[in-house]
Amino acid sequence: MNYWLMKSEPDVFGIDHLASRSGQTEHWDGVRNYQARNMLRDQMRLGDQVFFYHSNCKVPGIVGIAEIVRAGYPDHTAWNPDSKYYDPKSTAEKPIWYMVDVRLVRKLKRTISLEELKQRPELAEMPLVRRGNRLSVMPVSPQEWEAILALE
DNA sequence: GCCAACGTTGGC
DNA sequence: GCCAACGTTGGC
Repeated sequence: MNYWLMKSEPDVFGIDHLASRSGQTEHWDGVRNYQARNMLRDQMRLGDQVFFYHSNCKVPGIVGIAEIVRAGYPDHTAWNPDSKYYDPKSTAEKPIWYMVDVRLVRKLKRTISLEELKQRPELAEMPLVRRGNRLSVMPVSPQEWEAILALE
């Protein structure tokens, strides 16, 4: 099993949106970065665990845990001209972009803030805390996963 | 709202 | 293939 961290803006799609979805499950669409795409498409497996991270908000940080319930498949929002994620270069025959389905496992008891994560020496290698990082999907090592959960 | 950092685009 | 211009991300 792998561990991941996925960023989302709470104003757009936050942990409470996921919680209110049918089956507390939703597709993770709109990833339009090749490095992140490769992870969605090639590496995420059923049952992988995900930290749900809120970005671009008052207190950025990890707010919950989700689980991959469907491995990578083509992101159909790329084919919809009305979608803000529309990409005419992607077709059903040759999809460029991929998504996964995630189900909420639980919300954390509290937000583990980015500020707090930055203070932990054992988390210093995470792309998340490194300057200028913009990856919206990133791997988390088992050690980092445990260290973060211990902060809760 | 600002702006640094980064990825992508496109002219050459 | 280089690289300047541009758009986006996301912390602050």
